Amino acid sequence: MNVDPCSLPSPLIVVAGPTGSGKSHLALALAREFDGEIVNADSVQVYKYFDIGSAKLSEGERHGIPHHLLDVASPDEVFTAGDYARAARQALTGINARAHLPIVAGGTGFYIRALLEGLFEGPPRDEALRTRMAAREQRQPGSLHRWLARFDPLAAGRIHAHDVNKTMRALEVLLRTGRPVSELHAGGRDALTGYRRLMLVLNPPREQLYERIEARSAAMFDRGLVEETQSILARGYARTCKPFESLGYAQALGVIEGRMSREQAVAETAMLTRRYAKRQWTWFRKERDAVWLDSFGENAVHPGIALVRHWLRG
RNA sequence: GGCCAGGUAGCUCAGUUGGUAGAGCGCAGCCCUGAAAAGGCUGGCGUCGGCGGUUCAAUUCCGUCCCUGGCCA
Repeated sequence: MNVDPCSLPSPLIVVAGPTGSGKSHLALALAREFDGEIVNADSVQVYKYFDIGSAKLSEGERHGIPHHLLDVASPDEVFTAGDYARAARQALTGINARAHLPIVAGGTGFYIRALLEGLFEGPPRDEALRTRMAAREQRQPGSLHRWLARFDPLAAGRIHAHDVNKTMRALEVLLRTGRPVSELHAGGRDALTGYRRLMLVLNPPREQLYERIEARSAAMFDRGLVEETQSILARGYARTCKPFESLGYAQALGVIEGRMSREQAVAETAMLTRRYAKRQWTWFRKERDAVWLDSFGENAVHPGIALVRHWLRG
């Protein structure tokens, strides 16, 4: 039996974990050790100009390691998980061609899943359609979910009536394809093939992570988060642009618009970041074959390298 | 020292004409198939400040003590 060497799965490393756990640090150390390239998996770092609040590594901090999927979206576009999966897979192909080790690093679990497990074959977002649906929901709260229940009771049963975002997506699929999402979901996902992967999840002690989040929130404002937000607005991007909804930026807008003091903004950012970290934990806990490292990325470098070395051989 | 107002969930406060109590926020857990740092769901026995008393029964009434704030000395 001959095995075509070209069809052997290529190694792929994933570094995940809650915000502030030191994913970038670990990923960078692994990249330097194993001749790797980093593929960002953070839903805010994909946006241009959103640097301070997303804790994006500066050019210098990247130490010459190639980083993919940073600054690939304009603030006024809605970058989706589907966009991410496509772009990231393309990056993976390039890295492979260079015979480097791809290291996917970031805290957006949904992006990582879209990349590795894939999404169902469905239509992309339809902004115009969504605007119309939102107007309808506004006029008659609950009407979208009732509508969905009529044409796709299965999906309606899985989506809570209050969850307008997911209800809208289900309807969008229904209207664009004429088929219920529940049916399309049954068709499976377009999982990534040709790779074997090792997923590392950083899991520092909660108390310590919370302390770090506290400090980081204050540090972001000290390092000019409000000014950065101001400068993005000055470029002509509306305050309604999607990335302005993210942690820190929403609060910076609050300061700019006089709705809250800087102290309130820092406190609120820290609180919401804490809750975000909890949701990330919840998400990653479900990644069944992930290897958990119970420390910050900075302290996980040696065990991480040892682990990856061992895994690459096996 | 005297008078007044308070001391109820981690915080801010409701409430019980006496039958051991709740709301917001926080906090915790969870869900997720193109907005995902989004969106959504679930969870509250806490010496009702301490100690006595009245009562079948007190967090609720009475006494006393402690603490906080204000006013007067």
